[in-house]
Amino acid sequence: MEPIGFARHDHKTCIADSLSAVESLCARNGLQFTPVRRRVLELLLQEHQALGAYEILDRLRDEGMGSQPPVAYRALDFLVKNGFAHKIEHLNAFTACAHPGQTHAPMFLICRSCNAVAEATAHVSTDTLGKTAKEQGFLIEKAVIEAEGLCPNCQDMPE
Amino acid sequence: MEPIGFARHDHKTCIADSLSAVESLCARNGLQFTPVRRRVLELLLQEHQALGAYEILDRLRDEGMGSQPPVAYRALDFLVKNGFAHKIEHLNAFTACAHPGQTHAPMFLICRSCNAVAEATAHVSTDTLGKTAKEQGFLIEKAVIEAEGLCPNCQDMPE
DNA sequence: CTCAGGATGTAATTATATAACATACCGCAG
DNA sequence: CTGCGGTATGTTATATAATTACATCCTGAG
Repeated sequence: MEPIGFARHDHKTCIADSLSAVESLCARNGLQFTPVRRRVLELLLQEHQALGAYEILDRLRDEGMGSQPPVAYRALDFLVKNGFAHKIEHLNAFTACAHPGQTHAPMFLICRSCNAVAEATAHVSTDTLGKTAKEQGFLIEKAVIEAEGLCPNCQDMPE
Repeated sequence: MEPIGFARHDHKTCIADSLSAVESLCARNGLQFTPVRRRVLELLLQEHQALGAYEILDRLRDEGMGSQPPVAYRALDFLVKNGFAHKIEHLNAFTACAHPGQTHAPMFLICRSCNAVAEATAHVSTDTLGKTAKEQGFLIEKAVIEAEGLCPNCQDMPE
């Protein structure tokens, strides 16, 4: 469960692998991996970058797959609910999950210059968040952990 | 710099203390703590709970202090920029800062039942977030750390 | 067949946030 | 005191994000 990070990698394979993983997960769990849902996931996988619901909707419309907001939001809800994608709250945008099928507390590093998004796994229970929650008797159900800044590639740029 | 948390405390004093702290900080730093800005901070302090921009705007309007969105957003921007308040991204809402004046990476525990919000200080650099960023050469400029769940008081409730 | 559930199509609306421009206030240089 | 520059506020309009509500379609169990 390595973070994909900002390193180069074989992106074709990366997309294909994720898709087939999700496909078999759906089959196993009786979930319908319909054309719209599949296409939205493909769009998210194509860039390691967050896409807004309306950007996705625009592309769907171009391809004749539905033109109203609920089409995009429903597909995104499906993907998020089942752990195939995540919402980046700070951007009101969505990104494909790097580790579909594995329950995990995701954590994101978001480059404000190139908009790349890297996903890694947080250790909620041992981090300050978990410790504080424990101290206070707070029961964590969901954690949002997002960092904005500059990725290695963009730190070198003049601007 | 203790988290205020979900414990009982003397809320009158808590409000007054925060207000006077912000007041003197503004004086010292040449910032204008105008009536609207002060009132918005008071509204946020009144509840240890996040308020949406439009809820704040409604109250301002009731009090005759401006009725258009920019009035609320500008005051909130001022408070957030100077560290007197924070935005809870997960809720698109705002809350008063528990430690005004001290630079810190805030962390929030949000009760989904009673909507109380507790603020604590994260140790970004030593948590998984900071470690991962370091490993990947990512430069963190801002971190959003928010946990949603049930506060001690609400865990006992049947529903 | 038929009907119950899930999925999609579509129109309208609500919620959140910003852009753009006009006006008012305030300290200070002349 | 006057006029100027900067900051804050007022106001209109608009952009962006998300949801509600309802109609339609498809599929599989009875």
